[in-house]
Amino acid sequence: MNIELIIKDKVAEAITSLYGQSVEPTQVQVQLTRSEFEGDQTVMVFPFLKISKKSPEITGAEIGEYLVANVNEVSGYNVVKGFLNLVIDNSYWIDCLNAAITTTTMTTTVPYEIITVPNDSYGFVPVTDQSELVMVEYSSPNTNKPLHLGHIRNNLLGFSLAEVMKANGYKVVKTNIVNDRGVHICKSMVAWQKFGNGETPETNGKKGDHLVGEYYVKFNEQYNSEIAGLITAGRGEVQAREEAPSIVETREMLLKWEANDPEVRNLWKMMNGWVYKGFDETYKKLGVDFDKIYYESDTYTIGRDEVLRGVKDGIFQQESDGSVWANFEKEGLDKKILLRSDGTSVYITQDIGTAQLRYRDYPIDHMIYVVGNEQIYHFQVLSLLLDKLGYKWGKDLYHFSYGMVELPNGRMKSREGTVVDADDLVAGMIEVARSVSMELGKLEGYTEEEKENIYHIVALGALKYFILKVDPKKTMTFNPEESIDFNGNTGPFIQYTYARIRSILRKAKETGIAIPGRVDTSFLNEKERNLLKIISLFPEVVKEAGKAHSPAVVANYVYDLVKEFNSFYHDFSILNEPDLKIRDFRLAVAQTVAKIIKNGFSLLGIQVPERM
RNA sequence: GGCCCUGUAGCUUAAUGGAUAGAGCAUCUGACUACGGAUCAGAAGGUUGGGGGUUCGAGUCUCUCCAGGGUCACCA
Repeated sequence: MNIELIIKDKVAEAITSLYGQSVEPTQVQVQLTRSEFEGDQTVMVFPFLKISKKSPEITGAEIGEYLVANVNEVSGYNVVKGFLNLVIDNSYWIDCLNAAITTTTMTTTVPYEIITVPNDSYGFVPVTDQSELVMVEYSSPNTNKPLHLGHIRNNLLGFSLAEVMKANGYKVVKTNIVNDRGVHICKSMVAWQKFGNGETPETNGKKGDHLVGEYYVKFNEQYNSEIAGLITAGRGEVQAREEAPSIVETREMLLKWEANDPEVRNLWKMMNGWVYKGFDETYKKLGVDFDKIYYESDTYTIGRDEVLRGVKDGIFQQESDGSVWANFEKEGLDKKILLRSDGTSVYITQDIGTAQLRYRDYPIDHMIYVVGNEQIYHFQVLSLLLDKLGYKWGKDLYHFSYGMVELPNGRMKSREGTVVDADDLVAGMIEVARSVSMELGKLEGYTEEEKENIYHIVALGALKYFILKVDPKKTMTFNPEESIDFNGNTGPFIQYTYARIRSILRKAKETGIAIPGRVDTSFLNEKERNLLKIISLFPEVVKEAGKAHSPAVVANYVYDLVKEFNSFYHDFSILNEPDLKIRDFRLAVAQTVAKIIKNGFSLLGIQVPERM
């Protein structure tokens, strides 16, 4: 049982026994004792002064006496101001370490020839038939341009969040809604027809999503020059935007598309096919995946039907021009358009259809949308819309919103060409990993394939860790150079620590030293004690990350652990330690730290290398 | 303008309402016949944007002002 819960329980018991008034264990505030004070766990006594009617010092001492006398795990106490610091018995910390490194099925009793039985699920709650199902939607790209840095934050957060929820005992379905239809797609199609000369990814070797993206850019160039021409010819800007031939053509194409025109549909299928192939490559490189993909082209009609049902039921209003609106002025929001006057769907319409289809496909208990914070308003509206349409889950949808990614020199702007392409970025990171590795010459003797694999692991580790360690809701600055720094609070630094520990363990094995699966010693110095405290925290950290929906909690924890371990590791010569009990204890600690790094990084979707 | 989010060291950032605001980068000082130095030990660097309030206690909650960003489309 977790030490914090034990203390809360027992403090409540102590107060009842000492002062005759009952207190809920949840009202007891417990935290880790700061390192400059003696003790391991600290209880706040301020809230109980009204009950005890005594000074903080006396109240703390009385509770402390009671705990030492009645709780096995508590071996001592001291009171500083209103803080009751409790000393936890070494046996508790040793038990924590054993829980992390062994399974209970261990049978051997020989202390120094034990085969390691790793507890790979340390900190993770198992998924059972009774587990609730969480659907996590993330990525959700448009098929008119390739993925960029913003999408990377989305994909990494979405994937990691799904892993964190799994570790918290939820069944998880990762899903992606591909915005494969609409005006923007038609723009690329129009441009390709006009300028393409029939080129395809097969004929020119370009990645499909990039090729389509180029035509989207070409469309905008053409469109803008047409607008400029019309303005020169004396039209107003608004009128020019409406009347430019390209946009007229695009609107016609969208109508044809919705009318299932075979020629338009074939073009659409072909170009989207290119894009999907390109996206798959990028997803694979990033190491993210999905259990179920929905396409807007399959869901928008369902959404439209739902909106029309809403009109029939009097929930929404249809204007004389045919457009349909929802009025949320009562809820403090604006009027929102649901269908255009020509009957076509807008963005939010398909979200209604997608939601309905998903709840039909899966017994969803919780729905999480990983979408940027510029769409907070959109999801408020969606929640209300679904609620009005009578879906009880409408109110419960959770919009996991995250901030934008900026560059050191400012925001990414497609107009200014400062967008960082996802594929270029990953390729660049791999290049840096390669050159740094070659300079250090640590990978000599490995095949080219092994080396490439390590460069990829390190490059992605750098990128992912840099992005995931930051609080998701904050706008973050991505510095490509700093992210791949191999020192400090970075992914590669943590990966390096893992590789070093694996190296120790390999060496131990080579020299015939068995790594203990279970330790039994009361020897603990301050550093070891600190490390064990951090190790014992991991399950709580995973739980907190699930509750806070934040991979950053895990990332920052792993870094703390690694920092503490490096200090420990540097001071002790583990394999040369003459006292076998101490040596084995330290080996067990090293092994456990490696395991937590591995488990923690798996929650972030980051791989750890055996060597680097 | 209405609503929402953010503001912490030169830079990137951490901190369930708790003790002296914690790291990394950069800067400076030390430690390499090294279980992997891609390391470690240490120094310096802060009025947590400003001001009021609640509280035994505020970076955190509240009000207000300032700065930055988002959003309020028959775009997605």
